[in-house]
Amino acid sequence: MTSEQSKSDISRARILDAAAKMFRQKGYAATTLIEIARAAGMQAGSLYYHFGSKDELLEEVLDIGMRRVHEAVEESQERLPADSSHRDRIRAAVEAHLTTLLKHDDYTSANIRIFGQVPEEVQQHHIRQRDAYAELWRHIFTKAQKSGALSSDVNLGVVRMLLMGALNWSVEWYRPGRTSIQAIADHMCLMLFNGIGIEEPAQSRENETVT
Amino acid sequence: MTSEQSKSDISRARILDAAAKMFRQKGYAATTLIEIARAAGMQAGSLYYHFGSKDELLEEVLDIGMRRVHEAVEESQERLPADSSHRDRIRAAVEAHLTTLLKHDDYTSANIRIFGQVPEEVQQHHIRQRDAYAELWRHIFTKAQKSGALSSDVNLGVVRMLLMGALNWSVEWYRPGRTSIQAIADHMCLMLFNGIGIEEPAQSRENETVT
DNA sequence: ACATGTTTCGAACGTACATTAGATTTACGA
DNA sequence: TCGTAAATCTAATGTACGTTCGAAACATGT
Repeated sequence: MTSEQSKSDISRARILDAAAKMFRQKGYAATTLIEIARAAGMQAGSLYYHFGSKDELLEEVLDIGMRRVHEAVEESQERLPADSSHRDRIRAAVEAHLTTLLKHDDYTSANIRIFGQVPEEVQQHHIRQRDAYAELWRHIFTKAQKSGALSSDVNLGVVRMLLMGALNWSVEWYRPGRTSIQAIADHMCLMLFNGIGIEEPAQSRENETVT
Repeated sequence: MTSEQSKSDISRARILDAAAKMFRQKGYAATTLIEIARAAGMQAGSLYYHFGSKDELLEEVLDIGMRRVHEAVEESQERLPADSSHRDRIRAAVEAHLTTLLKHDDYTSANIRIFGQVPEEVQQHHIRQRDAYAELWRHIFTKAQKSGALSSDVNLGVVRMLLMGALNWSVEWYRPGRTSIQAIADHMCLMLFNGIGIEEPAQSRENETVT
């Protein structure tokens, strides 16, 4: 164990990378240890030197994914000037979340894509972690609303879930090269803060026929 | 075959219902034919009287799910008065999509949840159908933008994907009883058209007491 | 060069699953 | 009541997969 990175650490990382990538692509159940091992350059049996089971490997992938996006958003807030506006804070959080999701990070996108279909027992082990991340967002939004930057009539919980959905769903359609991540974040913030509807001054009521 | 519904049809429907429900819950690969059969009140082998393979069963579930939401949104548009505003048209589409997703329909939510992790060959068979649905939305949005109801500066494609994401993600968090489907649709439309940011005319900086 | 610990291999095991096919039961018209 | 077709059952088959374990290969300090 001379170098900083032992051989074991390197292999472990390769296995995790491969697992995250394939879990994201095909889901957990459909991904075989044989595939993961091949992608990591070894035999299936060798995985057990590093991980106790397929489930354990899954749990580590999920954990890393959630930790990364959590840390990214947290740091985005800490990096802001202390007197930043609430809009800027939310914008920074949106950018951090989206960038983590779409830039290299198979771990976070794997977590988002497969979590709902993972064995229930595994889900239980990660609920606390997910709640903590949700709490981070709740905090940002609540502060913004209390200070008057966000409308006080809206159900912030619903807004937050809609926002997270809009962002998370990007893993299903985003492909590098077409639209930039920044452009997506900008559109999201524009919608969130201002909407994209045009007020028609002549016909100021938009509420005939409510069905 | 006396009645309108032959026994075969009834069994077939029960199998499909069970399959949609479990695919939605656990994903495709993790769902076994034994479970589906049990939920449908029969033995695994009996499924093959109705379906040629597990894949074939999957494809029918996916097809039904997409067809239902497509028809729902289409009918929502046809039901509107001919002179309806573009906002009302979009609002009706949002409500139709969301209601289909969250009200009883395991087929549509199964489609949305598992499509990205289904065997690639199966995906190919449904791309056309998905494109057709996307086209329906694109049409609604394009008309609205051209007529001036939506800002002309925005990338409508991005907005549409963000919107679909916000709606689709609701299958991951919505639980009947808490927030009504209508409330979710209302919040979505509010965000889309007006946003929830507050303009602060007097004090254009909204940055006291941060942290 | 040797010895010891680390990492990977390779083959084998057990199991769970999709699928098949013949036997059995059910429904129903004659 | 009987006969036939529809629908389901039951048991068997093959296979793919997660997992195990002892042997082999590799690395490293002495």
